[in-house]
Amino acid sequence: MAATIRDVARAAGVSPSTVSRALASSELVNPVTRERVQQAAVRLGYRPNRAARGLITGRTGNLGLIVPDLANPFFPSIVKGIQARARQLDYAVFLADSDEDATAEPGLVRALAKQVDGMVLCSPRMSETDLLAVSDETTLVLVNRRVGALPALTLDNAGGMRQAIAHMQALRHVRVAWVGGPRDSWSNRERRRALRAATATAGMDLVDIGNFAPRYEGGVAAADLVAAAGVTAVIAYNDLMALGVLSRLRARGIAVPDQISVVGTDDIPLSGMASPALTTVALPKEAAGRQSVDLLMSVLHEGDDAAPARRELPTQLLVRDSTGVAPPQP
Amino acid sequence: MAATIRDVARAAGVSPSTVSRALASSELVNPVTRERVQQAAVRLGYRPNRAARGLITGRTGNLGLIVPDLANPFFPSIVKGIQARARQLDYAVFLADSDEDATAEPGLVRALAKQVDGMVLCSPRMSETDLLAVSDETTLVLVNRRVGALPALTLDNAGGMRQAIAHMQALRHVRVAWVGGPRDSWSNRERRRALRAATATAGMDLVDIGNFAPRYEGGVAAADLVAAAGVTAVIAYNDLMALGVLSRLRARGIAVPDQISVVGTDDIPLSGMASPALTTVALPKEAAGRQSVDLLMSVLHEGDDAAPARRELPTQLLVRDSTGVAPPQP
DNA sequence: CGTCACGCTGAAAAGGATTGCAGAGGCAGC
DNA sequence: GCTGCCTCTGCAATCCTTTTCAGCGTGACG
Repeated sequence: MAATIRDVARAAGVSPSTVSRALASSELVNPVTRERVQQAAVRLGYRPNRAARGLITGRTGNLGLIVPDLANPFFPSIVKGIQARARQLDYAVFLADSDEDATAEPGLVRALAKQVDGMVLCSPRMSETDLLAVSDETTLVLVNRRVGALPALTLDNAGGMRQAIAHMQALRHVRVAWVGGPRDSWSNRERRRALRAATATAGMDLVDIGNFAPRYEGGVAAADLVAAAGVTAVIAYNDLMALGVLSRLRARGIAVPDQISVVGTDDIPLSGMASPALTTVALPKEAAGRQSVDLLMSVLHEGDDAAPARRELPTQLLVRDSTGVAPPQP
Repeated sequence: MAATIRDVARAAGVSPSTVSRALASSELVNPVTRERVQQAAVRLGYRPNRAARGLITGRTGNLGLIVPDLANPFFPSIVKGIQARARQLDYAVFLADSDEDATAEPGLVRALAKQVDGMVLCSPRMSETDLLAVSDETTLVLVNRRVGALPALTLDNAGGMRQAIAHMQALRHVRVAWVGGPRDSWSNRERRRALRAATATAGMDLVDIGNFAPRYEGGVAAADLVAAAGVTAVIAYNDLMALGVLSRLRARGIAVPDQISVVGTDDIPLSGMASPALTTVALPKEAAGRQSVDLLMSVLHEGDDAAPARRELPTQLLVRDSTGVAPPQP
């Protein structure tokens, strides 16, 4: 059906090898011939079969991407960034959504491994063991997680939490609740740890409400526990949960931020639209996507003899309307 | 590096052909041999190279997916559905986000065409000409659009609009505004047309506010025009826009639904979280994703001699808190 | 005049898998 | 014992592209 390199060769009156060289624009071919070949190629609408090329070059021109849940607005932003950068570099992107099922992820990696030059794993829930096991099936780059010596692009979770706590302290909050996300999530542990340290330094109390699903419903479920915890402020693992908390507190007639201040993490698009608009630790999501691709490329080109590829992006507290001065304590 | 069919053949003491047959579980191979081959395959962790297979079978086991904007929560839901169904069928999914750039889409299709068995185009903004032009590069299925005789999975836009208007009528609204999305969007035209017909039948006035970006900001921009249009209700092209309208009306102190009722379309996850919770025409997004894959498969298997593959999914008005009885008119 | 270098092109192999065809061996029937 | 059939397996071709290697013709130089 579609034109192959042979068709072009025939049309241009040369051999397939010459076509290949002419289109790779290597200087090994006579300019006149090259011109003729190129014209024949466009005339026939020839596009090289990347699979066949990959077979011999070993490079597919594809990359894989695994996210736990595309319905969480955090991920589409990252995917967009990855997608955009990959397109610039003429890479195509395989996307897989594991639906928050950690046990499915190794299978997804393996299924894609042969068809890609490398993969970006976004906050995989996979165990470290599984992760290291699949890491030699293909080149991996981790986003928002750090395991062993694997290349990783992280976000400054700790810095974000410190900013949030500094903000709380400035607003004279003393007792703060933490609404955790999935227990086995790396960034969840990271944020919790940073929060522990920051509150201790600031002489504040941190009340750990527990772990909840990283979704709106999880926040709703946590809200009543927050209300009962005797805190004047709450920090949630992510914005979806913070919005859930917000909604439930409102439903119960608890004023935000007058009675309780709420802080999220991620800065998903909805956060600014909520009322009150959510104060949140903004993560550079699209940038993270783009840079994870760049990181992957650098690992791919340098080989594995280079230093462990790591990059960390800064985070920034975005103060909006859901935080305010702590109410006077009884 | 990774095991090839030759390695398995050597390990099992047979020829590559036999390995191929044994793993395809064709009945042409001796059960004893098959067992031996299969064991060797798992022992070596053999996974066939799909690219190489595709080269000879002509089927890649991949499918392509193009969406205009992953940041619009409407699309991740569809992608999830497609993704899930594709995985069940052992297909891998290429994802491309055109970033609302219609002129980029033909290029994306062509870039992917050789690597996939077929593609799902989600509400492409591409012109009909371009669409028909690329339609013979690979098998296409359109989602939420209908062009020529191309296979298409649509949602009952008209039915949804009729339900919305019936709802408005029951609430004694007489004058309704329409906040349109992209002018060149098929579903936008479709909804507008249905709305025209339905309001005419119901003896209601329809005020066309104009076309806006299908995003939150678009709704914000439209809201003041809505407020000035002397209507008691407004229907927006999608939920994001409806939420933008909601937010701006609230900011201006216009009560929803007491003074103006607001209806969206899509039923994105946020809609239920807004306050007031948004009344909306719910579209079966994940189902649409799944069924678009099924449709693609049926086209792929039946060849193109069959009847034009079409399917339409029902929509359902979801009444929540943003609609109410029309205020008494002065 | 022979040799060499050089610039360009083509033949052929390689990459991994599938599949039509043929052959090998076993067994039954005559 | 020979023939024929049947079951299973291997050979070889094929898909499309890249890349190595060799060859061809020409001009220069010894």
